[in-house]
Formats: sequence, C-alpha cells, structure tokens
Amino acid sequence: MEDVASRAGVSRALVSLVMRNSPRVSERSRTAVLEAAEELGYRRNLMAHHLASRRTMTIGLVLNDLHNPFFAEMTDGIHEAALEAGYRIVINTGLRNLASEKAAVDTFLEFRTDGIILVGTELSEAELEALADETNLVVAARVAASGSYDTVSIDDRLGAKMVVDHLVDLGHRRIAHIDGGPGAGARRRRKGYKSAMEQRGLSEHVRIVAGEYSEQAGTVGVEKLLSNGDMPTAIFAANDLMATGVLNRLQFEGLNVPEDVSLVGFDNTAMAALHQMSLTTVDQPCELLGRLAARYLIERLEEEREEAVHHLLVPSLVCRSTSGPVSSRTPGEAR
Amino acid sequence: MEDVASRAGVSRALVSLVMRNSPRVSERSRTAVLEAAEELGYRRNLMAHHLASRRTMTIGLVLNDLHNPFFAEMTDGIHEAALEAGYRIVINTGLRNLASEKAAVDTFLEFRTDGIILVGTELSEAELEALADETNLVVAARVAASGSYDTVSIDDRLGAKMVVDHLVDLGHRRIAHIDGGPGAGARRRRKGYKSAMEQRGLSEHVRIVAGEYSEQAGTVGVEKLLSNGDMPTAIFAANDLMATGVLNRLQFEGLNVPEDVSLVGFDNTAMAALHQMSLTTVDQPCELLGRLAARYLIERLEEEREEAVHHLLVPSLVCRSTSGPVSSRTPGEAR
DNA sequence: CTATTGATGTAGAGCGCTCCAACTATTACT
DNA sequence: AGTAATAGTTGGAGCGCTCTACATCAATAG
Repeated sequence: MEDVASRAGVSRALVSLVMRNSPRVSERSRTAVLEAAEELGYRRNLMAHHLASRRTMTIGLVLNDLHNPFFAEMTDGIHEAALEAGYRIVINTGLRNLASEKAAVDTFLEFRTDGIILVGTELSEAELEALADETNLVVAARVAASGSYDTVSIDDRLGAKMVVDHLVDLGHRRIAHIDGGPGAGARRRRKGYKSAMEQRGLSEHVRIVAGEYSEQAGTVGVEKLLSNGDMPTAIFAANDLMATGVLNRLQFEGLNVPEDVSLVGFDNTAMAALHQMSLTTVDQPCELLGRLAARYLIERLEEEREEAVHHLLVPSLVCRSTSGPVSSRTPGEAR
Repeated sequence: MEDVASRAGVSRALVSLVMRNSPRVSERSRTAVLEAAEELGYRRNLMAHHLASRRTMTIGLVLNDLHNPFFAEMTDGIHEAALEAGYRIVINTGLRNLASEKAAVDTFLEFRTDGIILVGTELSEAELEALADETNLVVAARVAASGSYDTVSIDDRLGAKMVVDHLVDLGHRRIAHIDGGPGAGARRRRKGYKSAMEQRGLSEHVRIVAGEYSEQAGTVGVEKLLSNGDMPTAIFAANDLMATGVLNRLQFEGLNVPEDVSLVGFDNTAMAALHQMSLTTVDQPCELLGRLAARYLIERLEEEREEAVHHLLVPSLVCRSTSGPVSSRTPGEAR
C-alpha cells in the first residue's frame, strides 16, 4: 500500500480510501491510485483490512451435507441475498457429524465472520444458545423458540401431517416412517407423523424405524421393515435422499411402487422431480428459505436487531407417481 | 491476549506460544494460560494470527456447481487429506458462471489462503497461468500442460473413447454426443468422442449437440436431436446430470431405453447407481481425485515444490442398464 | 479582507497477533 | 566452582490495514 501510495504520489491513507471506494476522493487521485495499484499488481490484504476495520463483511455458512441437493438449493438463495447486500459467503461443511460441524463453526468464530448461518445443524439447543452469545446466528431448517437467534424453517410437523393425511385418504392404514435421526427437522417430522396417525385413529399402526438423512439409511430401513413383521402398505421417508434408497431397495425386492407399497419423501429436491423417480414428496421452498435466512442475519448486522425472529413457512405436498391407492391384495402378502 | 496473559501471570508472548501449542512451554504455564483463556472466553483472532504469521493454513476450494454430486464427492477427498495435514478448508462456489468464479477466486486471493484448488474451473489457460503466479494452484478435473500449476484429472478423452467403443461394440453406428460446453473436461470428452468415432470409421455419423453440465441441457439436447434429422440409436451425454435430463425426455417422448435408444453418461455419481436410473457411465474416482489434489497442493506448500505435476487417472466404464445392443428396427423409425 | 465552509488529503496511533533476539533459570559436565 | 548447554520466558518491533483528528486550500459569504 505504501508502494502504491508513493507511486501515485499520495498518502497511504488515501490509497486506503480509494480501495474502500470512499466518495470523498477526487477523481484525479482515484484514477492515479487505481493505475498505480494495477501496475504494481497490488491486491489489498483482507486479513489486515478486517483486523483494522473489525468488520469482515463475510457470512459463514455451515452446510451439513454437501451430498444433499437440498443444501445446494438453499445456498443459492443465501448467496443471492448476501451478494445483494454486499456480503461475501464462505462455506464450510459439517459432514453430517457433530465434531466436524463444531470445527466448522470454530473456524468461523476465529475468522470473526460477521455472522453465521447454520443449515441443518445437529448442535444442541444449549450449544446454539452459547454460540448466539458469541456471534450473530441464524439457524435454517430447524425450529426453535430461542430468544437469542433467528430461525427459518418450514413447518415440518405440518408437512408430516400432510403426508399422513394424503396416504390415509388413499386408503392406507399401515403407514411406516423411517426417521432422520439427528438430522434437521427429523424430530419434528417424526412427531408430526405420530400425532397425525393418532388423529386419524391409527395409533396402533404407528411404526417408526430409526434412520438418518442418507440413501443408505433408506435401504437399511426397508430391510428392517421386511425382516420385521408385516410390510406396511406405505412408507414415509424422512427425506428425498433416503427415499431414493427406499425406492431402490423396494424395486430390488420385487415390490412395485405404488402398487404394492406407496412411498412419500420430504424436501422436493430436484432429484424427486426426475421422471425416473417421480417421487411424491413435501415441498420446501429452499431458495426462499435461503433468502430469508440471509436477510434476517443481515438485519441483525445492519439494524442491530436484538429480538429473535422465528419464521415458519408452510410446506405443500407434491403428488407424483410413487403414491397411490392401497392395493386390494390382503395386506402382508405383498412380499 | 493481554488480559489472558496478566490473568495467568505471564507475558503476552507466552500466551501466543500456548495458543499455537508450541512444545517449548512448561506444563505449568500452559495449564495456567489455558485456564485463564477458558475463564475469559478468549478465542484467538485468526485475522491477526494470519496477518502476523503470514500463513493461513487454509486452502481455498472453488467448486463450480454445488448441485452436481460429483463436486460433493470430490470435496470429501479434499477435506480429508487437508485435515490430516492440519489445513482448514474454505469453500466458495462458482455458480457455473465465469463472473462468480472470478469473484470466488478474488476472495481467496484477498484472504491470502495458502493455496487454491479449482474444481471444474471455466477460467481460460491464460487466466489460470496468471493466477498461478499469485498463489499456489491446483486444478482438478481438467487437463492442462502448464508449467506453473498442478492438475489432477481423469483422462476424459480415453473415457469418451471407452464410451464410443462400448456402443460400437453393441452395434451402434449413429451415436450422438451432447456436449458439456465450457464445463470441466467437456472439450476433451468431445474430442475423444470425435476421434474415437473416426477411428471406428464412423466419421460420417459424428453428431455433436451443444449443451452444458445441467439436467436442463439434457432435455433440450434430446429435443434438438428429435427435431433435427434422424434420431441416433445411442446418445453419449457429457455427464450424469445431463444424462438424467436426457433419460427423462426420452421416456417422456415414449422412447424406451435401451431398446430404442442407448444412453451413456459420465462421472458415475451416486445418482447414476440408483436403481431407477441404472445408468451406464464412465467412472471417475472422485474421492481419490480430491485426495490427490489436496496432496499436491500441500506438497507445494510444505516442500516448496516448483515444477508442475500432472496426474492423469484412468477412467473405467460401468455398464448398467441404459445401454444395450442396437435394435433391429430400421433406424429412424424409433419415433 | 477576514471568516466560514466544504471538499480533499494526511500523520500517526492502533487493530491482535507473531517473531526475533535477548535474558534468566536450571541442569549437565569437566 | 566454573563453564556450557538447555529450557523457558519476555519485550518490542512489525504484519498491512483503518480511523480519528487535524491540515490544507479554494470558494463563498459577510
């Protein structure tokens, strides 16, 4: 910077002003500085910039699983909104395990990003609370009632209820759910499933198989269902990724979808819309969720809002071809 | 840091040593410092740390498209290798367009990450060369012979040749290729396709449709093929993502795969293995590619290697159910 | 002709850390 | 005891920037 300054015949401070394109610089010195910088191949050092200004204009984004298209779609929304407001995004991945997620968060904390957006976090409420003490926090794809950080999510419970209602309306009674374990919103989807089943008088048919948000878990889930009592006539998979595993395994076992077993997923990722899958699923407006998450974080930064905002979006059911009326065969002989 | 030092009854410099866990600190002062830090909720400031040490121990990773599972799988490999060597990864996305990719690169340059890994870049050779002048650079999923940066890739040409040979061996002659436009390796795949066709004496049947690495492009590609002369008996899509679009559209048009048209993709992403797709495709060892990319970059950093390394992996063909012998119907009447 | 103002420009302290050279305390060896 | 080596510790300069307070100067006003 010193070099650029002397080359342009101005002071270091002036170069700094030009770099931050301050309006109080004359056209003449501005171009002189810019030229000098260009000639010297000067590039400002963000480390020093941030250290001195105590602002990074950077948002840390922690994605739990790069493999799930849901996160990619959400990122698009966040990216766009952040860019519009002049913020830069830096991503870290949680790799679907707590330790890496904490490492990712720590990195951002040490980098002093202006704020953090957690998408699909597996941290406990207490940990989130502590984190919100240290930085500006927005949690996406998870519901919470905290007073110290914002959340943006769809109503997972309602989504699960829609699934159950849809299936029951098609005549299904024995509807199993393969859950998402510690995944984002998984608990709520499970609860929603359970209470909806009870509401429809099907408490005795509630059947929950432990899983996680992965294709693999879907495969395993089907195996468990098969080896373990009557096969249900419908399966509600906790997300689309898992649903692909379920579909795979069902077909492998010679079961037809939806004739023998109906299948419903959750997320409505691009994958679900593929002709080959054509999965009935619950739609989440991913991009909108992302935009909102970014917007709320930026609000905290720019307007210094302190009270927490909790935004719950309403999901909708997208009916495709993996769900259909319950078959006329006697239940259980599907195998 | 000052506070921690005085609380622990030592000097600032000692606290710094503890934070970087230097071995030349006595157990006693180490625990004293750690305790004091804990009590004060002290967290070192990476900005300052990096500024002073002129090392960031951070690798900038630019992914071109979060939506393509190929990138996710590759990231796993990079992440793992980097972590083992004590480096931290920060991701930025290029959003499949040049401007955002440049912005992503600029961010890393300004952040002074120790090096950059570009996965599936669309930058020109000249731009890469210039970039390699400014930082340590490894380019993955792209072939180049530069002397100033490393590349790690599979042999796209060979992969394309394998596809053509496979299809020709099945009796196909009219094999079309929907290309990947500016995408990583797309040019080489196109060239490989062309020269393999020529080698097999099928120059007259070479037919290339312009596309890009997206599902959408696959859909459009099929439309172009349909509306524009004889339908080929086989389609070679530039990557799996695009192949899903192709498959989709073919089925929508009432064409059976592989009876009417054979389809082969490229990448062997998890998607291709799904029972619903069961796509014949060229396998890229993504994780290995990632590991290698990270390793080469770290070599540059730690061993100050200067000569460029170019690592070309051999792809392999995975035959699934979208490719089969050419049908006996007269070509062209498939529709 | 001096005072006021607004537009530009500048010096210098400081952001939170690392690194170097130097210093002290301890142990080892003749 | 005397010297050397080793281990542990420290002050202060400096990383590359921003920010505050102030300086300069031409234009306008009184």
